Amino acid sequence: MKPKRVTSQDVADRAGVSRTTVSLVLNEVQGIQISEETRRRVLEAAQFLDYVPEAAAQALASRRVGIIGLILTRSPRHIASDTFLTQILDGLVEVVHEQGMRLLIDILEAHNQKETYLHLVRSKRIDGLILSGPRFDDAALKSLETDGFPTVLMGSLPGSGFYSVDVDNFNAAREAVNHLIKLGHRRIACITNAATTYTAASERLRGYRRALEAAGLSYDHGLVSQGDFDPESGYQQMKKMLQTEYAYKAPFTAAFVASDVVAFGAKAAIREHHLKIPEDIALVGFDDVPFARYSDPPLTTVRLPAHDLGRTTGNQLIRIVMGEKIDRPRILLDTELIIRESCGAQRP
Amino acid sequence: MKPKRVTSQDVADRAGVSRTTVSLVLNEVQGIQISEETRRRVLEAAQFLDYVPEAAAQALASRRVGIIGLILTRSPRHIASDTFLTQILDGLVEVVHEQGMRLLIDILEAHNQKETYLHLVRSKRIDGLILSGPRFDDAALKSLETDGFPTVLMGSLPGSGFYSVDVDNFNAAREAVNHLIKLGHRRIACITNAATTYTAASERLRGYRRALEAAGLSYDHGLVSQGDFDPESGYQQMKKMLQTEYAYKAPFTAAFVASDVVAFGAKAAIREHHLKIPEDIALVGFDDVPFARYSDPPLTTVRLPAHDLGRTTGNQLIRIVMGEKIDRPRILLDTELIIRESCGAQRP
DNA sequence: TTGTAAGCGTTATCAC
DNA sequence: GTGATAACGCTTACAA
Repeated sequence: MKPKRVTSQDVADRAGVSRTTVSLVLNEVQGIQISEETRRRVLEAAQFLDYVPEAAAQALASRRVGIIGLILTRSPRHIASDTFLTQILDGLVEVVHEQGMRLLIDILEAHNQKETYLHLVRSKRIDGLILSGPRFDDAALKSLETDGFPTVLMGSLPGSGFYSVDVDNFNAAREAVNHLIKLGHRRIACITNAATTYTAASERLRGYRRALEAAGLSYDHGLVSQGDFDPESGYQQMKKMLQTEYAYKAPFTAAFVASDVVAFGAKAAIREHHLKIPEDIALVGFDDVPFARYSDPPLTTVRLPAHDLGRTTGNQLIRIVMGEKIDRPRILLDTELIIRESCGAQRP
Repeated sequence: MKPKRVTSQDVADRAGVSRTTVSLVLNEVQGIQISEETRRRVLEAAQFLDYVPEAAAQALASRRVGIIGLILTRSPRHIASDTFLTQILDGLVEVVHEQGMRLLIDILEAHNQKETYLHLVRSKRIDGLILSGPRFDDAALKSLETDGFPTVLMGSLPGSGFYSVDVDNFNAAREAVNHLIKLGHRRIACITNAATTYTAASERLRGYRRALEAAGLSYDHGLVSQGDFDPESGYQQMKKMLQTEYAYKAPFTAAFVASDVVAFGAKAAIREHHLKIPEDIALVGFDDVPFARYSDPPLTTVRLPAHDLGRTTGNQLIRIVMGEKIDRPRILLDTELIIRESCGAQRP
């Protein structure tokens, strides 16, 4: 009834060789000479029998499972980052496949601490680990570092000694704000994408400040407020700034919102105040989410290299797993300023 | 130097029992009696040594790997569905964790046919499989069916005998259009979310027709056009209908766009024609993407139970893997009509 | 160049 | 109740 599993022994028998030879041929082991004739016979037998090695046995014997793990921190507020998950996964799976490996994905939940990523490591379920998101359990992280387990951070964790790949949030924000300055704006509001405990948020804010500084513009606390991932936060913060700063002090003529999604909410507030974009307020976002270019007016924003982020992170990890020498332990990926119509033209 | 791996033998030694006993205790094997004293000693030893069983060895011996696979079809046009991937994953990982299992994710690329999901199955890397997306290689599918490999489709593949979990697109669309009809609309345009070769698209269109039918309204070909996942397609199709139907025949007073993202483009076209939503044209979308409620005006739409889709699919698969009896082989999940402001009030 | 044999760390089958 | 002992299917020194 149950068709018995085809093993390497079956292939060996059919090819008239030993299992060793089968293994050597199929794994294309280097530095060993096998006659063309033997190789051909093995390959033929394997193909004929439709032989597929069993992963578990392979893993047990070779001490490598051919799987890398991607750990996501789960936070309902992280809606913004959702937008890129598919693209990131896509890039990641691409490089993983290039190496004949697979991707295991896991989501870390707050109430699920016992099932941490450490278990994946200890049970040898994965050869390497990609940690995405800024917050991790310290003890577990430390143990990873001590063990020297192949790990790459997607994002940044200042002060840690981990390999990491991140987007250059600082320069991206600086460039975006610079764009506004070059257009003639002098008072530029800023809404962050999230609390500045998130490194991405603090880096973007730093870029905003640096751009102002470089242009000799003063930094005004009243012009800066904190978004929180979703449109609602953008709406509230912009409304507040319009009611206070805009109405009673010198009005700002531009705003840098460090997240398209948050910017979408800010826009609603601007609309509500009967102000026009870009005539009254120029707006620049961050992320370049899919609908950014279809909003009214099309949103000038910073494009994130999501796909590349996946590829680069995966590549880096695989090289570490392979024991290769890593030249750049921390990589920052470039972004691109996408100029559309929400900033209008040069101001008088 | 290298701290030797802790094996079950170490635990057995420390507890003064055999490996067999360790295995029995740790796996909580039923139908066997083990003295409380022994159990306690084993547990204590395991905890003391920080013992974690090696997955590969476990898999090899027990014939179960504790991993289920999720296969995504990759299509750049599938931007719309991206929106839900995180939520789906979230639900899926939740149930998978509840069973102490893990999730392996893979993306099927057109040019990567040799690395199909069949390999995952043949190499016994996964215990069960979730196939998401409508298009799969026939031969491979057939072989899955013949082998009786635990498989659940996320979505529908009419005519196949697979277990499946899907959203009730037909009734959702029907309800949405019904809402417009109850508001007094008689001429209602429709833009599909994609080509009707996609089952979701054809089901939604079917719902639209049925609602019309039930209300005694005639189906007008000129009022129906085909979207293609992105805002641009919505923009083009709506523009076309406004130029032809709207201008030269009886204008339609409402539109059902079977995708929020496509609806976003349609809105731009309506705006361009100096028409107002909802005064001139009432609009209802589909999906309830995050920004739907922050658009201007907030979009009435159909909410998809993404998280639940993940949970239900995962649950179904795990039950199959466990060998349980499945009561409902094909599950349709309910949706919810979210009424906001893009449809206005009852018409005269 | 190819074969022999010893693991890899569990689980499962029987005796005791 | 508990413990030897044999799979599980593959890789890899080492031997021939």
